Amino acid sequence: MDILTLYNELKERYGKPEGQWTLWCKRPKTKTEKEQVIIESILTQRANWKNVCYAVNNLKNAGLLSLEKILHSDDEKLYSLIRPSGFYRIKTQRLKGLCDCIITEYGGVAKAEQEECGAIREKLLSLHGIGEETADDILLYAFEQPVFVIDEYTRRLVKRYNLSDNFSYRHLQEFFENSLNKRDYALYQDFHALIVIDGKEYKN
DNA sequence: CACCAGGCCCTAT
DNA sequence: ATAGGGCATGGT
Repeated sequence: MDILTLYNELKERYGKPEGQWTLWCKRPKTKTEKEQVIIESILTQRANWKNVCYAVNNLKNAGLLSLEKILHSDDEKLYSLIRPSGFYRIKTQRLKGLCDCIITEYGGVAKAEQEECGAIREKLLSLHGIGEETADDILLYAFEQPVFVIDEYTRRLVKRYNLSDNFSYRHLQEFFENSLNKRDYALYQDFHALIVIDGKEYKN
């Protein structure tokens, strides 16, 4: 099964990714939208998307859906707002660490996204609570870099179609990137979204 | 009521 | 190297 053919079949079946994906797959994004995606990339870790929406709406209603605002908010305040997304204490620390990195070290999203992709990735991975999937979510959906995101749904899809017998993150990422146009970040965004949508659907 | 959701880190083998 | 437990909530 050719990877591009697989993409086209998913695209044929599900069309343009909607719901939670309309923002993540929107192109181009404003600064505010990019910041929301970054915040959501942490909140969505091991969480149901509906719960993430509650947390995001709480932040929005409190006027804190911004990296700068979060960085300067009290922990207790953030605890109460993001509680619905689960793991709220640890996620508050992760969010603040990430905001601190982007605001303090890079001087904001606009500056950060101009850095060399591999260098930012290493930087993100060095932060506590940011692993490969979250780092790549940020690179692909907020910084619009052509980095293919691998997650549990991607692994299940690979297994289902017998595309590979090596399930390490690095191997699968290279596998997808080498099978697709390396400049086409828009394709990467839509493809990952479709894999997740299909994964939820497929799971009888 | 039990099990699950787009992770990640730490610890003990 | 790798399995297992902790982090916590709301949905189904």
